[in-house]
Amino acid sequence: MPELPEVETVRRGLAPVLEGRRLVRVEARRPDLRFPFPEGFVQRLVGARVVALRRRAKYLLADLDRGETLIAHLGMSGRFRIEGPGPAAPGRFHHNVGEDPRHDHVVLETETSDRIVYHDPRRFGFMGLASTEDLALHPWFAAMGPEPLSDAFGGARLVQAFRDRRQGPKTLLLDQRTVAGLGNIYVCEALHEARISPFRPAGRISASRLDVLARTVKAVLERAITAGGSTLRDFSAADGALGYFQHSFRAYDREGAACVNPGCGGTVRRKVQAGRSTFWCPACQR
DNA sequence: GCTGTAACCTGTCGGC
DNA sequence: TGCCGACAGGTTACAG
Repeated sequence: MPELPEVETVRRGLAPVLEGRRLVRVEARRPDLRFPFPEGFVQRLVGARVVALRRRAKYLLADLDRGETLIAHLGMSGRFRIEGPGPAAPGRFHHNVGEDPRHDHVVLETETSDRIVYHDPRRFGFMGLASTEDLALHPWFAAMGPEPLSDAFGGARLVQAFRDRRQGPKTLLLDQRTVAGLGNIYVCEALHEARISPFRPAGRISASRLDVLARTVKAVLERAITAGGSTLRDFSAADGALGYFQHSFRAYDREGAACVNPGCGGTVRRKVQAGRSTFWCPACQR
């Protein structure tokens, strides 16, 4: 899926066409995505005005003027596409080349005739509606860790979360309870840049190295957001623009390539860890 | 707790 | 060209 930088890129693309706008027509073309749509999904959205479009971890949150929030998660292959009201409106796409319309599952139409289309071939994404006031108590968020780019996340948080844990930092950073929003790419990247082995028992990594790791996580995410996220197979911003952070990968998807850490000279390797591909350099990641 | 595995679903790519 | 297996940015459940 899009990880945090990709979701943030999508949020920034959708905000101008959603914030302050009323939804005049909503279409759910099937009864479910990964989970069934909530009871009365379409009716609860039609007529509501979007007050703000926020992001929490990898979730998009559209606060409505009725006290509810539309929650959207893109799963692995979800994307939003904006179709403007006029033909060939600048920066707006009526069709993305090669996109199968059978995978257009949800359409939100605003009072200004912008159509926001949710497209998701694999349907690992999901949507829900919940009380805005109690959002933090919702099961999807209740156990979630801090935002990695917030002051609540730093070395101290990692020291606390890793204490006495024998699992590797890779697994623990992917656990959204530790810190929320990281996925496979950016965890591999941050560990590589911080020169920490994905396999080292987390409880045995010094506090000073965890401080470096936390700062590296923030730096990697910020660079990726600036680059507009990473475009692999099926991610693009809502306006169809492609991210280009994938050109900056240091470890992810670079099996067999030379390690780029200064003075290393090692080779990036790939290993399946907890069912996910881990890319790391055995020479310099300790 | 921890680990590994599988499931959800579709598309793509490489090998033969 | 066609078939088959491996793999993909996530999350969740389950068995041991």
